[in-house]
Amino acid sequence: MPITLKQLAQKAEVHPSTISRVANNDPSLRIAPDTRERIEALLRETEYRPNGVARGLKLRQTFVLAVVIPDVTNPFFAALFRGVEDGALSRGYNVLLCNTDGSPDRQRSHLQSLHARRVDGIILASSVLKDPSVRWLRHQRIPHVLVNRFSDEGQDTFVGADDLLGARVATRHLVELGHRRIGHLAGKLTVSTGLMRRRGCLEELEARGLPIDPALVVESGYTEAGGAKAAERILSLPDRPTAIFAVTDMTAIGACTMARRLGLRVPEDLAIVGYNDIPLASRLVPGLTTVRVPIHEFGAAAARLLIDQIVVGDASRRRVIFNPELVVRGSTVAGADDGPLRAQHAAAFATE
Amino acid sequence: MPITLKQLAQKAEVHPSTISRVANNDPSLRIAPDTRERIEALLRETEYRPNGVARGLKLRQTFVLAVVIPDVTNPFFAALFRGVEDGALSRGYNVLLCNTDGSPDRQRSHLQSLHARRVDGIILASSVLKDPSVRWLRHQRIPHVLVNRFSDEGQDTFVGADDLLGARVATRHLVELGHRRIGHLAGKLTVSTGLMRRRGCLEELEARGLPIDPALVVESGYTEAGGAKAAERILSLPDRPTAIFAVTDMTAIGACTMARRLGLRVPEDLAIVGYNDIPLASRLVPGLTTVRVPIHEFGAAAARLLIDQIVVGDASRRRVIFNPELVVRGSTVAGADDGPLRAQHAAAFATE
DNA sequence: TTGCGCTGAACAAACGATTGCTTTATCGTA
DNA sequence: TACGATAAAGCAATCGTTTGTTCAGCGCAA
Repeated sequence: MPITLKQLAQKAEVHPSTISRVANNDPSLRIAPDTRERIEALLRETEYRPNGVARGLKLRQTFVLAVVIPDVTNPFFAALFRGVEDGALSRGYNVLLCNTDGSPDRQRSHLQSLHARRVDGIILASSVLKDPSVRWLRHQRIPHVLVNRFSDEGQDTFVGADDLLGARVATRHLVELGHRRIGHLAGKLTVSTGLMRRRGCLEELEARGLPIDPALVVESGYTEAGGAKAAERILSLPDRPTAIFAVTDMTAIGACTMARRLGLRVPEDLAIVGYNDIPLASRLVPGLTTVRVPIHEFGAAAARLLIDQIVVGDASRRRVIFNPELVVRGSTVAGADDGPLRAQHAAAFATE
Repeated sequence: MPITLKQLAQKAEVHPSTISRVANNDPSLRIAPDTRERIEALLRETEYRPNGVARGLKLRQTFVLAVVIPDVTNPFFAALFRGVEDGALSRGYNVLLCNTDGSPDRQRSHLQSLHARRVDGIILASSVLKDPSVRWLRHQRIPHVLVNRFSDEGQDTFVGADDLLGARVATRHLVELGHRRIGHLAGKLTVSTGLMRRRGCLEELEARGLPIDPALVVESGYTEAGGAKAAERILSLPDRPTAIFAVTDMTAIGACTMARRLGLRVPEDLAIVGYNDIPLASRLVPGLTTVRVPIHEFGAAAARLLIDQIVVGDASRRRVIFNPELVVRGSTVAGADDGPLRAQHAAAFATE
């Protein structure tokens, strides 16, 4: 068992509180230089580290954050987590990771357990619109930040990208390539990303004077399998689209696979655009045209906002919105892959 | 602030300990049926959850585990983490995640911080041979399990695959395809996976009566960039190999990219085998032939072993070794990709 | 009536650290 | 000589639970 303050106090023949004051550099009380030195030496040689649990009880602060996401094996969320950890570590926080697999029940039970553990704050990337769990967080006054997806507009501190704009840029790209029948795999309309990207897509079509065919807009969920299934539906239509904008890269990948199974060539017969620019997107053949968002930055910014919220103790809602950026690859423009791929490898070498 | 035992006690006009006994179903003391019922009703309506920090202090157990890995954005470690979480959650544990980026210093500092937080146990997937951090864990008697990589043979509870066998199988595959000059990207020889897979590779070559050219065996590290760099070295030799066995899939991917940059076709000019079968491996074009290990199972088994170690309190070392399995794809056999890919998609549909 | 056994619940001591408030020296000064 | 200021360190309460021990009250038998 690690050494305690009381044991140290016995060794040094002083009161535990004195040790605590030296260890914490307590400015409210001065310590005689010689005892201070004696105690500091003792602290060093015993490698004393205060019991974090006891400390947490007394200080009512655990220096633990939690990240709640659907699934860390999805590269998007893995990158997000790294951002959070990188942002939190320098401020002395460790980070718990909870996967919900998209289940509201699992999310709720995770949140309750985290609350019972008295984590200092929660970063939630799995919320749906009007999420009861999010309202519960607000009601319990648990410091929290929503990432990527918001729940009730403007009610919580939020970090994300401008999904409306990103969807418009993606759709515009397809329109400018000459596509007139454009399908959309819309995720879920109970999720802000699904709703906003769909809205952006439709707005852009309308702005360009293109007709909107409701049959070409289908909910797909966010999994690869969901994307494939949804793509199958709209690609089996008598008048199938020549392009698809998918709500995420994973959904787009499902669509790509399905297109191939149906004997369609990408991009010649079907152009596909994804969203997020996960690492996998540039690896596919052809590369996936997509909307890049700064995933790692999402996490780091969320951690910063959360910790600010914790230390200041205010519940003022803040919003950090990044600008998305179109990345053109071979899934929309044949031959577009060469340039970017080379550049990427050069960068990889440079960092080693 | 959440309600405390003391506040509940006031409401119910009983002593806090009585509430605690009801909440915990304490068998050591019997409670009158009517008070029990009264208190249980109160517990339900206030949604009382004991303060985990206070509980942790008193019980000397936090129900928190930690996973220490190089980088969760590496799909191998993301899958590993999921395994751990899935194994731990059902037993009431939450899991902290720490990324080391392969730095021994970061690893050490994480470990110390975790110890100060009194996590109940640590799963370490980033250890090197003769790792001082691992010895420190042993010395502090911190329950721990090493995963995938071991440190000092047999000294710690370990979950992994038979790397020697896996490497032999991979090498045998190349030999049976007729390759006689086989290169090996060996990771790092300070890491058990690097050492064992290299040994397996060389043993198999020797068993098959093939000459071993030391110039064809180079340390590559475990990154994609490292794999590319190492591949460049052996592919620039006057008498270059016709096949490469890489210590991991990521390393193999780097080698693939480098091969293409050097104008070599895979598999016609250069066959490549990786290790682990990360999800990405089946997505590449051509698909990557690799040695599959049950990554998720690694994590789940590690969590089980760790929790057993914690609850029983014994430090008996156990070893769980899974059998690796060769997966043949297009990076060694032209045209091998069709079958497996179709099968995979069928499975994906089935699960939705 | 005294005393014993039993039930049901209160008491109190931890767990290990933090921190406002005393207390004890020590010294300077009136 | 005495008194107050000040420096240095001890005291003790507290954070919220858990749990071994004690205690009050009651019924019953001697």
